[in-house]
Amino acid sequence: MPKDLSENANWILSHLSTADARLLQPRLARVDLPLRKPLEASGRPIEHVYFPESGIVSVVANGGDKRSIEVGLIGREGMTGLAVVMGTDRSSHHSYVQCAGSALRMTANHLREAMQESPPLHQRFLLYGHAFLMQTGYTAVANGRSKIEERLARWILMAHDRIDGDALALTHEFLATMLGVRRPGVTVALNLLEGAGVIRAARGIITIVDRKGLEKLSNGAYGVPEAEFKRLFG
Amino acid sequence: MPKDLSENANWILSHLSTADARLLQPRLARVDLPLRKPLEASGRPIEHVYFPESGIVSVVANGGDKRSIEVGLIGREGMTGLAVVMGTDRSSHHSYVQCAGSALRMTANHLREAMQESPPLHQRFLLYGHAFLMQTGYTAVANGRSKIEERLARWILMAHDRIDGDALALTHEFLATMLGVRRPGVTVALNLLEGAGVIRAARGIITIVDRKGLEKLSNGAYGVPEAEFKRLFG
DNA sequence: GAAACTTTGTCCGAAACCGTACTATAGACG
DNA sequence: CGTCTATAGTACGGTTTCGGACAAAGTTTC
Repeated sequence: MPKDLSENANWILSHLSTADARLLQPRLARVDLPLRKPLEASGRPIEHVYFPESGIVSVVANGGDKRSIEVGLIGREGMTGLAVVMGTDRSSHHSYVQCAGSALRMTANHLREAMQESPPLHQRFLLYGHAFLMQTGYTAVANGRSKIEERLARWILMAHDRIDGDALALTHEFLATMLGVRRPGVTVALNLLEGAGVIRAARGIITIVDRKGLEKLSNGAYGVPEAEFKRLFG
Repeated sequence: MPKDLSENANWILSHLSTADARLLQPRLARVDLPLRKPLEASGRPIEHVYFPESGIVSVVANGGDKRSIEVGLIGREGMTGLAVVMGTDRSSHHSYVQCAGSALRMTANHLREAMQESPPLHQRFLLYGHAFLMQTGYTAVANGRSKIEERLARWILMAHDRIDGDALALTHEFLATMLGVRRPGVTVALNLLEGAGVIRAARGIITIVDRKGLEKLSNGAYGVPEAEFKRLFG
């Protein structure tokens, strides 16, 4: 369906060998990613894997009652369905669309066939899997060691990396769920960041004004896995 | 060096096909895992991968100053060096021995050769990688949502899964570093667990008395990735 | 324009945890 | 046996976050 993968907005798809591109292209279909659409459900077989062209997907670990919390973000730099890449059909994480956009997708079975046919392709997906594992590890660090405003700064920066422009459409409630904190806690932290002049906040919209400043305010919570990603993918 | 992999204490090595076992066996050497020995360093190429037969390895994300925190535990159920399995030569995590023991190890290069020669072997390592990713995700959940005594209960249970017997040789200081909390916080939490009758604590030694009780006190922080592991490896 | 709804701002007391410092105890070692 | 050292227990004030409630402001609907 999609024309030329080498010019696709998704970073994994855009740097494939011509052979691998030919392998995937006929199996890929472009779909919308409407807000809150679930892409994977904990414990259920994964039907499709998605390569976002725009928008952001949240990966959430379901810790029972009200204990779920985000463990990773996926945008146009990556793909969903890592469990399939790792050789199983499901994971104990949920994935759903956090910021609307679009993606190319294929069935999990087609992905399995393609990986079997092309080890270099599998290798490329695995390399992204490594990057995602690093991201998850540093989410654990941030959750254990950083204050709300620092974690918020980290989240906003990670989201900023994955969108066009500087505006994020998000409510405090949503962010509170992602970070696993109280909603008023997010309100206060956002006001603090706005007071520092690094973002502007309107109803339902956060605008990044000063990226460097945000990084400073994240106090080290942002950066390590991003550097690792750059090392791996250039 | 090791005699018969099918009877090895390491769960990954003990269930290989005879072909895969033959492939690995000549490259494996048994080594001690002395307390605090570093097995991987952040940003440095991984030289050896280790398949623990006993003992526990901590994987730690290095969040700068005093911000490092444990993101995962590896024992006889798994292996170190996942970055190599994923196709790169290093990670931004540290790994070091938390409880002394022994392991079979091989060079990263030999591992790469073996994986190239036997896709099913690679597949098996990847499946463990998936399990480890789940573990890391739930570490992020625990760090964000659980109280110290709940995280401590989780840690003790995870360690208990990986040792023989019921005694752990650990100081409060060590546990505090792993969990990323104050040392007196660990003291208080341990006393709470001992008061509940689920452990006994002596100087430098924690003994598990009531596993079921510990699981209850972990308040949901323990169990999900362990169930996923059982599903994958039976 | 009024009503209904969503989102955001603010407040309260309480709980969890921190940083730091100091004391107590058990084991190692001379 | 007494000293030294690592480990563990305790205390105190201060910070962060919580849970819950409520009010203010923007948006949609009728």
